[in-house]
Amino acid sequence: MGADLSSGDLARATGNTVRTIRFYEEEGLLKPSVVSDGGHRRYTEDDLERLRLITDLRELGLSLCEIRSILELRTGCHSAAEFAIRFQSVLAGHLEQAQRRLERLRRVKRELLDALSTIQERLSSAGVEQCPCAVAEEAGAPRIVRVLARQQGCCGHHPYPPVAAEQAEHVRAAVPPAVVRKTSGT
Amino acid sequence: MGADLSSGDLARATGNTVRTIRFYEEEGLLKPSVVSDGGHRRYTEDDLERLRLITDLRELGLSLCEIRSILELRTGCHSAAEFAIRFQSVLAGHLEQAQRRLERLRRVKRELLDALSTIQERLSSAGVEQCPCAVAEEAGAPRIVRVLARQQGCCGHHPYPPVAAEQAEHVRAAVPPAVVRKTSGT
DNA sequence: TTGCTCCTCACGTCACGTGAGGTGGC
DNA sequence: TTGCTCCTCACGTCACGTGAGGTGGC
Repeated sequence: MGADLSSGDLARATGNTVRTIRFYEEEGLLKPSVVSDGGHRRYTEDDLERLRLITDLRELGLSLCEIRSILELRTGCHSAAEFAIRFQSVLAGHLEQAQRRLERLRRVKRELLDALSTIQERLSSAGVEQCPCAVAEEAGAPRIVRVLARQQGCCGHHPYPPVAAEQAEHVRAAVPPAVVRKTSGT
Repeated sequence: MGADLSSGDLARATGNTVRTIRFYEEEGLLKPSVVSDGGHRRYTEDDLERLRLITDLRELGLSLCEIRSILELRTGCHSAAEFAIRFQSVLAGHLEQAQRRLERLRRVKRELLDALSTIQERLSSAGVEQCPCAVAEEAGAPRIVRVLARQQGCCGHHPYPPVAAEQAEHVRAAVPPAVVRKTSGT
């Protein structure tokens, strides 16, 4: 297999930096197949595939140490069965962790979507001139809206003066179109 | 509102450490509502909700700097409309990023599931005594299996001796039951 | 009063980022 | 030959972890 990929090629193909690739090399995760006399590294397609795997496992939340132990799963295995069993016991744990992360991400994403549509609806209805606190006080306001909108010593104590209807109209016109729709796909 | 929660309470409720909470305080993200003469911090339910939000946004991949700017979205806003517009423009970007992360996580999770079921099927069929390389050579082997199973200078060059059928049977019996099924839900 | 929790430094760590200053290779 | 990429130090950064040694509070 030809080792015709540079570290820059690997970086571009995986969304990493050259520095990251060098760091993975220092950590013993990825070794160039060839190093020229001038010190330039050359990689094969297999090396690229290995880096892609490392990158994906990082995205999954694994530490470089955990990734290293996965990459070294095979060493010391004398049969396909032994390898298969090791593979299973290690990967199953990480899969459960991935599942929890996925659920949490989905929950947060849903909350943000709800918050965006609440806010968007708020903009197209009355009461635009009110203090931001008003948004938090509404029934069913998503958590993030509540946390962000309320502020100590505001509203009731030191209310901001309502803006002119003119200004409110200007501000309403500046709303970007259907942000919520755009990102509502799962 | 009673400030009757300790930093330990917040830590337990959110899965953070006390150190992390103190760090967020240093960074200006979360302030205790009350500090006793002895220096012990007390938090309200609102503080807890704020910390939960911070924790979720961290999970979403935002830096503390980005989270700070979200938490400070309201300051300087003079109306509900102004707040709503700021909220939208900032959150929409992060939502798109969350979407990309979700898609990637789903893809990696799917690959791991495929790999596990491939490996499991492999164990319950023939050829258990083969070299681990054999698993990688099969058509349709998932990428992670290919990357992990192949090894330089093995198989064909320096094949491991096949294990005895007896040992293979022992190893086959040790397979944990239906790992793949357990995690196959979305 | 005992023990658990909390406190304050302060140094360590993980996974890179960011220059400075120099060289390789199509 | 020019310019882009790559190289090697080496210090910086982000988000905490981890003790050491001491005190608060039900």
